[in-house]
Amino acid sequence: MPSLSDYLRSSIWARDLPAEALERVCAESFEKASPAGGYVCRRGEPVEHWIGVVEGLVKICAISPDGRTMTFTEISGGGWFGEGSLLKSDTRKYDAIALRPSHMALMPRATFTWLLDSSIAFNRFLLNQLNERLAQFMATVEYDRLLAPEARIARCLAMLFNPHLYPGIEARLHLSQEEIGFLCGVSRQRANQALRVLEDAGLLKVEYGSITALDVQGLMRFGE
DNA sequence: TCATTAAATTGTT
DNA sequence: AACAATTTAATGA
Repeated sequence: MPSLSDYLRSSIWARDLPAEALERVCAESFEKASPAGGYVCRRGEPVEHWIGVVEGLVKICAISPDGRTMTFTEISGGGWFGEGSLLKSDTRKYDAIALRPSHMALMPRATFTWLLDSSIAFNRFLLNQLNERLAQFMATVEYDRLLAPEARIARCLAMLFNPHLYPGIEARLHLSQEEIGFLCGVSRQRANQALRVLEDAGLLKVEYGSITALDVQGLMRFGE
C-alpha cells in the first residue's frame, strides 16, 4: 500500500500543484482505515473532509425507509469523493461504506478550500470530476429508462471503468453479485442471470466474489 | 501442511 | 424469498 504522502503526490489533481502547496496538503491530510462493512461516513454528518480511497473499495449508497439499499457508485483506489458536499454548507446526503478493508486519505475542509482559492489546476480538476460525475449519473438515468435490464447492467459496470473518476481501477472488480444488484438496481437473481449472458458474450469473466472486465467498450455498447 | 468448520457467495426453485 | 450447493477464510492439530 502506498504511503499517504506518496498517494497524495501521485493523485491526478496533485500533478500541477507547486511543491509548497503539496507540502501543505501532505501536512494537513491524514489517513483513516475502515473494516469491511464499516461506515466511512454517514448521511446527516457534518462534512469536514474530502475523501480519497488509498486502497480498498467504498460504495456511495442510500437506504430506503423500508431497509432496501441502493448504490450510486463504487470508489476504488485513486478515486476521490465528497467534493459536492464540501462545496455546499450542508450535512452529508449519503452513506459511504467500505466493501473491503479500506484505507482513506482525508483532506480537511480548510485545506480543500485553500486549494480551491489558490490553484487553477485544482479547479480544473474538480470541474472535470464534477462534469464526469454528472455525465455518469445522466447516463444512468438514460439507461434506466431506455434499456433492457441486461444492457443496463452492462453499462453500469462499464461506467466503473471511467479513468477520470476511478483512475486506479483494475480489470478485476471484487464485487459480489448482491452488490452488483444494489449498484444496477436489480435483484441478485437478475444480476446473476445478466452476468452469465455477458460472460457468454465474452465481455467479462464471472468468478466467486468478483468479475473481470474483458471488454469495457463492448459492455458500453451491449444491446445496441 | 492438512483437515475441519464457519461464513460468504452463488445457483436454483 | 427460501433453500441447497459451492467457494473461501479461519482455526487448530
